[in-house]
Amino acid sequence: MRERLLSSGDARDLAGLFQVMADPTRLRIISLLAETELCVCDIAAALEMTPSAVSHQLRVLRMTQLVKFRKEGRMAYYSLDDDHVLKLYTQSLDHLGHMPGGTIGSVRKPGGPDR
Amino acid sequence: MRERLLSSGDARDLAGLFQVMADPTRLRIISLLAETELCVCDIAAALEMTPSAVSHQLRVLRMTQLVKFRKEGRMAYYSLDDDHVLKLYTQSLDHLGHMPGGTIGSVRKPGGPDR
DNA sequence: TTAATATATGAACGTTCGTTCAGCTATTCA
DNA sequence: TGAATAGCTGAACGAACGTTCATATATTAA
Repeated sequence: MRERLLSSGDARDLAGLFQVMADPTRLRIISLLAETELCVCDIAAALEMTPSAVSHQLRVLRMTQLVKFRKEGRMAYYSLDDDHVLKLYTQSLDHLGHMPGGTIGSVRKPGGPDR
Repeated sequence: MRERLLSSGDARDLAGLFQVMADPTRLRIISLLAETELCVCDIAAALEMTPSAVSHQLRVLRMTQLVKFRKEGRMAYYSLDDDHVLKLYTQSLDHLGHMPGGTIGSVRKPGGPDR
């Protein structure tokens, strides 16, 4: 147990990482890019969203170095930047799987830990 | 690579988990509880925050089953609920360590991946 | 019972966030 | 050149979030 109280700065940085992951659209994009490299229009089509909305989210993922991209003609192909992202993503999926009935963010069973 | 496009529901649930982790105060609380069980007032003192503010955040962590607590007299002792939380936390710390200069959420080096 | 302590809770304020909409740049094809 | 395509960006609106403040509950001590 080597952990100690996080400094305010480190806590802010770490919160920034989780904040980027804390959006359904961005998580679905990551789930797509976990399989293969994709262009914006394919992602937009898969998510049934406008290319604009997807592009905004890709910008966030790009700025925080969770995804990288390469340009080929007028297309931009996106992929995960490194496998830390993938690890964090798959680990969180495991966590969700261990939650009884998927209790996070949705309706919880009565008589739970609160109240 | 067994991952596929996340459903809207799963993405929402997963985003909920990350959202809970995406707050500096809650992360600092987790960093404290990674060491030992603590009461609200000790956490408040360690973070130099009001017990009220801490209690609000503990409620969020409690509702999402990231921490558990036991009551002893008028004190409430909190601890991490299971080690999935700790794993996710330590893994994210690793990720931050691998970022050049802690680029997430803070000032980034010029000429980076954006723009 | 009264006072003090430890924690929990509800309302509200200011801030942050994700989407939509409109407009922009860059590239390709005729 | 002009039109069409792929993607990017800024403004703005509504929703969600974290803190503060005041108050409420529960436990202990006098």
